[in-house]
Amino acid sequence: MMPETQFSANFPRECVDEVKVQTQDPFLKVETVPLAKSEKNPGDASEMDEDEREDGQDENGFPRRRGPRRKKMTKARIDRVKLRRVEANARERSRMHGLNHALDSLRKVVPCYSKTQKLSKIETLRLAKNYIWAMSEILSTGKRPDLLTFVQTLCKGLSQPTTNLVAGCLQLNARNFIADHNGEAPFSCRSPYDAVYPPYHSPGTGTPTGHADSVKPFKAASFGGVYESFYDSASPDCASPQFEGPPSPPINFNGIFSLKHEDPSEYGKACHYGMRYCAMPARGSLGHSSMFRASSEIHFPYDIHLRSQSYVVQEEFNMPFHN
DNA sequence: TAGGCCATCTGGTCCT
DNA sequence: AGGACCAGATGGCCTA
Repeated sequence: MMPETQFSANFPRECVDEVKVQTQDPFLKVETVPLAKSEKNPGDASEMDEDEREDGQDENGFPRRRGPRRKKMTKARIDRVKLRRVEANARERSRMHGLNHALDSLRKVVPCYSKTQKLSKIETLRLAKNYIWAMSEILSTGKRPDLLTFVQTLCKGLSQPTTNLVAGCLQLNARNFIADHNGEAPFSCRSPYDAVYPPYHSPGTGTPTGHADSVKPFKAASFGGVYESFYDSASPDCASPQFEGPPSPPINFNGIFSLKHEDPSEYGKACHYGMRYCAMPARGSLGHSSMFRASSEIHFPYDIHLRSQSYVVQEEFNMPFHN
């Protein structure tokens, strides 16, 4: 919803002068910034250009600026400056909308997505960073952290409300989590996976639409099952023979994550991003893991193409985080 | 009511 | 010249 006093992209150009008065009145600044007066306050530009003055001062008595001589502000030029400003505003709005759209996409792929309680921009970025960090740690160490550690990593640097939200999305006992998060009390669950309740029943345990040939259902329907299945396959000593098909992790190596709603046909366009794991030794169990499928033209673990496989499975993985 | 978040406008800078 | 990007300013909305 656009405020009445602001321009829209298709605002009639002949109305610019009138609206300029109604809006935030940027020309008020001009009085304290005399150097840019002719640009910012073209309406006041006198017919006599500063270059035509002979006393070495501008119309305000300031010494005339050096540099290229300013062009005369004719009526046509003034109109053109105004028009360009309006068009620039529209582009800027469009650009910011694009940025917001990208942020919305990011919100959908980080844990804790809620349509009703959106994460703020800054919290979305922080959570995404933590998520990437957590996943990178898992991949680089090959070890599975307990759920609490995982959540704590996700919540580092997040505000208390967002921490609560993430904990809530993870269906943790928020009190236990937050106490421990602050280092004041130990986490008391029997098992970190037991902290998740009620069990998550994946709607995708049947046949994922459009990916039935490449994606197999998770062996467990609960979130713990999803979580564990990920680790079972990612862990060097837990390669499960039960998983022969992808499910792939919620990680896309062509930029780490795939977008849930991104057109799969677009995936190939991003394939030039190869996630480099130079510090990670090649682990056979990872290399033939059901969770990771390297394309034939690449050399695991340095380049992996997973987009089409991670597309659906990541959605399932993240489902418990979302509401 | 203060503070957080957000959308928008704006001018400056850089690049093509 | 014009577009993209950026950061500062401003005002509106919402919530504790």
